[in-house]
Amino acid sequence: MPPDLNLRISPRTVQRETVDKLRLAIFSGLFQPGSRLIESQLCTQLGISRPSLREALRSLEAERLIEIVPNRGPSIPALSWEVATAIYEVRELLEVEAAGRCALRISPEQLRELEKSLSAFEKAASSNDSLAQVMTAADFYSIILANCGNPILEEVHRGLVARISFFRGRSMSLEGRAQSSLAEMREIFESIAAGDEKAARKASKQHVLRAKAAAKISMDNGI
Amino acid sequence: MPPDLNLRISPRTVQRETVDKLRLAIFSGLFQPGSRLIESQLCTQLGISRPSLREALRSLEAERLIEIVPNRGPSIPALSWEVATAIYEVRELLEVEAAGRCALRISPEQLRELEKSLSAFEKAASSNDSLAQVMTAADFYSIILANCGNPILEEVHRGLVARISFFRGRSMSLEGRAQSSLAEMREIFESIAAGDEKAARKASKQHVLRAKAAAKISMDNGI
DNA sequence: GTCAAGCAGATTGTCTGACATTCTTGCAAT
DNA sequence: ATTGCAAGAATGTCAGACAATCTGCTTGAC
Repeated sequence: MPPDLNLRISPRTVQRETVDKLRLAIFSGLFQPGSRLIESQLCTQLGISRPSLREALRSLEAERLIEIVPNRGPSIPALSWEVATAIYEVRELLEVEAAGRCALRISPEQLRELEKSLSAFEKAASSNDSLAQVMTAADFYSIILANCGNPILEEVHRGLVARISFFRGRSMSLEGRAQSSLAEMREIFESIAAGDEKAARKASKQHVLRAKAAAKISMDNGI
Repeated sequence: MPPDLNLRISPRTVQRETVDKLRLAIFSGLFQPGSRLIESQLCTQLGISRPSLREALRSLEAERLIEIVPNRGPSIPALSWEVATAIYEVRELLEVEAAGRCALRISPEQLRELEKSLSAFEKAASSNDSLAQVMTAADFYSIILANCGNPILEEVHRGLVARISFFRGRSMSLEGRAQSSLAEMREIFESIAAGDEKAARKASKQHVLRAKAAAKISMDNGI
């Protein structure tokens, strides 16, 4: 048997398209936290039927990107600082582990990719487009997580980061946050490039802690 | 205003009932890994309509308890040892952290609950009911995770453990596994009761590693 | 004027039925 | 035995319907 060409690309279904569209809409902050989503409105806006929409909503509910209260319908959860803290703590746990492992096993090609994504963030950081900053930063982590050798670590991390996308956008717009974030990410990159596990862990931990602190500030300002 | 009695219990909807029923069915090993689920069959078996069923299936898909391939429908994923390893590794990361935190902050009442659940497992361990063993063991962890002070840690852990329920059932039936598992859990309990964070972490790590080894054996036997 | 009760509209939860598209399987032909 | 095709099965998606529930506003009582 030839080594599984795996050419079967999975067809895009309405359900999946819808999940992707809504997820992106949530990331971009299109919906106010706490606001309710009306099924009929979304159906007409997306041009799909209610059953398809409801399936998409159930997926997002399971991802904790929306909440669905029986007889009240879907809404964007208002993230409390308590929960946000908990997410940052677990994110730290996972990201530190991933960075450490990544430093030991990343391939030269992937290292170049990582460098490229760092450059992309550098460019975004000097602009004022905070959405671009969040997106390029996400690419950077994503490469690290993809090269840590543990797909589950990657999967769980992605799920958690998705849930704090709200804060990430806001704190990136903080005075000087993008620049210091860049410095932290560069240090992570250098450690990984040097294959220094301990340094990578340390830099990664530092980065998450600072991101959390920035999120706290932006939250206190924001309300 | 009285301190929010929160008496509003959320109504049981068909969708949620169905998710619970199917989840339980999967845990009990009612479906063969790799086997496909036929929507129309499930509908008649559960006495519900196809839209409701499909919503439930989307929830389970997002929990990674089933897979849905477009145009092929839902099936029980066959867990590879590679993925199982990854899950055990992340589980270790989370569970060790939780046990350590739990040792520092658990309340006397909750500690009694933990002791009770340990006794429950002890009883189950001396029987041959491996489902009861898995269930009572799950209660034990569940109390630890509920008292680690981080609801996200708890949530993520629950999701991961759900995905390896298949192995847990099989490895519990292994000769002597229930008894050694009991010994390990007792050590975790003692460490937590003593408020010894380091010991709790160590015992917890040991426990996950042994569980993983047992799962490996049962898997190699099983195929 | 404030508060409670109640009614009308809006929204969700669920079902039935339908149909095109895509897999799967068994049979026929080479 | 392998290939190709056709019938059947299963899924993806939609439209429409109706009861149960929630929401907001009006009305009425104090």
